[in-house]
Amino acid sequence: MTVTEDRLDATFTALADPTRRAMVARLARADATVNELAAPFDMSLPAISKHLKVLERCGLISRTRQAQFRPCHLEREALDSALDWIEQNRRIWTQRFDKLDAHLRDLQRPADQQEHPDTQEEVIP
Amino acid sequence: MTVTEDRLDATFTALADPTRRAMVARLARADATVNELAAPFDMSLPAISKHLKVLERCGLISRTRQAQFRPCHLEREALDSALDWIEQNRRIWTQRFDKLDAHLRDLQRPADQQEHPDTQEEVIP
DNA sequence: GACGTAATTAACTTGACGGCTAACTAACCA
DNA sequence: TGGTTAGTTAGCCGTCAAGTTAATTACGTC
Repeated sequence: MTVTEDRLDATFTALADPTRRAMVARLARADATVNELAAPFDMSLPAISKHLKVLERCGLISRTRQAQFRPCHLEREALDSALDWIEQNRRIWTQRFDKLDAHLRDLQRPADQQEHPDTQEEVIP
Repeated sequence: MTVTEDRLDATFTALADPTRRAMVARLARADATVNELAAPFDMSLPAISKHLKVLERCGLISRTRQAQFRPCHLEREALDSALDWIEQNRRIWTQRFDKLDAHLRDLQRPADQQEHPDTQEEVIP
């Protein structure tokens, strides 16, 4: 639980920076070396290196070694975890209003056709 | 562009904190007042107030006024923006490997059945 | 009007984050 | 061996985020 929590913390923190999001977007299309990733940015290489470390620590990317290059690779799992969290809570939110809608539709029908004509449901969202 | 960027920055930053994620999860189920939201946490009310301000500034929640209470309401849009960003990049990532798979399948077929028997596609992910 | 409750604002401390330069390691090349 | 390219580490600095306590605003009740 807390492990997952901390991982989510780190993942959302990583995604909160526009430089890192651009890196992720770049890596979604193809693996890239550090210098390739750095090219679009007006920023020192050490700064880039730090950003990559942030992405690596939360599992968003992995790095291998090919001669003097360290190609970066986007990993699916961490991205999925973040996606799942948002999706789940959005689903819960949506269901709440689906229920409300159903209730309102229910109220518009004649009483003898209503599914729960007597129950006082808590439907205020 | 930059507006959307900044909004995404703020949204992911908001979601990066476990206290705020818990608040969002709570608000997905039902609207709540500040004190209700504060209850689960061993934290001063001003700290809670600050967290809510962070959630409000990125549009994740809105607050109305009912007598001396300020009920908080989860808004769908900001949540969707974050979801969309991740989904899109995950899709791009996935397509890359789908193409690779298709290419590999293609290679296994006899040459005269292949779709692009001559082209040298760049398929290394 | 006085008091209690809901919530925010103000002022402050602490620690993490994002950037820099300088110095270093690692691999290739000639 | 010496030089070049790729990338990281170390150390510094300014800013901002997250928490605290104390004071303040806003509303309802007696």
